Amino acid sequence: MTATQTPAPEADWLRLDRQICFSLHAASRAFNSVYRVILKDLGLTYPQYLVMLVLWEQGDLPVKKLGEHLRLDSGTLSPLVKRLEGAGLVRRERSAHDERSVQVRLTGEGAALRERALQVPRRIMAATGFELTEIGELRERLDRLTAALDTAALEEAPEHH
Amino acid sequence: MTATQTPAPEADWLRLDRQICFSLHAASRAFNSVYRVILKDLGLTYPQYLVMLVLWEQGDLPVKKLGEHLRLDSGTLSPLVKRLEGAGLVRRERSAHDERSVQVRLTGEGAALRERALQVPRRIMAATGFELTEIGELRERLDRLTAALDTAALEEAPEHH
DNA sequence: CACGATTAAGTTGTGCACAACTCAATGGCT
DNA sequence: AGCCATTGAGTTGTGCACAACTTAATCGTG
Repeated sequence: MTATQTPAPEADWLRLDRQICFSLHAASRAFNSVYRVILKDLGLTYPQYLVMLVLWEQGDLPVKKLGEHLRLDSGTLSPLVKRLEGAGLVRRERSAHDERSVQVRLTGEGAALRERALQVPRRIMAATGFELTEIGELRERLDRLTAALDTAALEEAPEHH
Repeated sequence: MTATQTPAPEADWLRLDRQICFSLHAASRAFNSVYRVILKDLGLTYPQYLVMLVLWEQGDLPVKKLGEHLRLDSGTLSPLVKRLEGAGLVRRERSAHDERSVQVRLTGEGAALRERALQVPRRIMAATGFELTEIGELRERLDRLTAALDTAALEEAPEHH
């Protein structure tokens, strides 16, 4: 192309980029898809399951805290939590001492669902066919990637604080 | 952790599941977010960029083939390609010898955009801070994961053709 | 106390993913 | 040829992600 000799160095990078983009994108969707099937029994979507996992682990939380745990903003969480409320799994109550804040509380039904959810991880593990250690390594890499991307995102968008 | 006595084995699995789910989910979104910023210059979304990468690499393709490369169905691709057409990057033409099929063709503008896209991968690499080899390893694991999940998905949904 | 800035939640609008569906073109089979 | 199953694209409806915005409560500082 434009280069002197070099066959097409930048073009190779594009090709590589396609492969990386695609791998992560596809893995995310494949994971999502397996969860979708398994979670259908519980009547939950994958993001709803994530919210429930946090609530089961941390107890009742305001929407803000939920968002911090999941890195999601109110634009995503508000309608999602509303659907969970519609399903009878949580209630939403404005906090007494701060009327801006809304507490998300597990209902009895929501808490009980945890028992049925206990079987989910085993089924997912079986679906991946991965060993525990391998999953751990993958997770470590992904977390490092996310951390790196997060700092990079801040630098790209020059709105410093 | 869950040694000989195993205090609450299933609950630990739930906790682990939350970590894995979350890692992949978060990594995918973080990646998406960095691409969003970088691709804004090109006027492309992340999935639109994936489509363009395939077209630049493979040349004009029918929607069906595009979908096979990207594992996306017409429900996702039809409106996406229509938006690319609206942006003047591709044209859609019904195939002459099979009126069902629609060829997606790069316009001059669409082909030209590739030149500007050549800088994207370098910026992404810089954002991740990963070495090439490390990215390769990550990609290998993700692809294996996706493959395992895909077969598992078929077994879960017992619709054997 | 007052007033401007900040904060939490929610709303609106756009785009993606996917299931379930429609519709027209094609191909196979008798 | 005639009929029907299959195929490719598109549509509809639901839910998620996120940017940009609104609204109301709270906080900080003079």
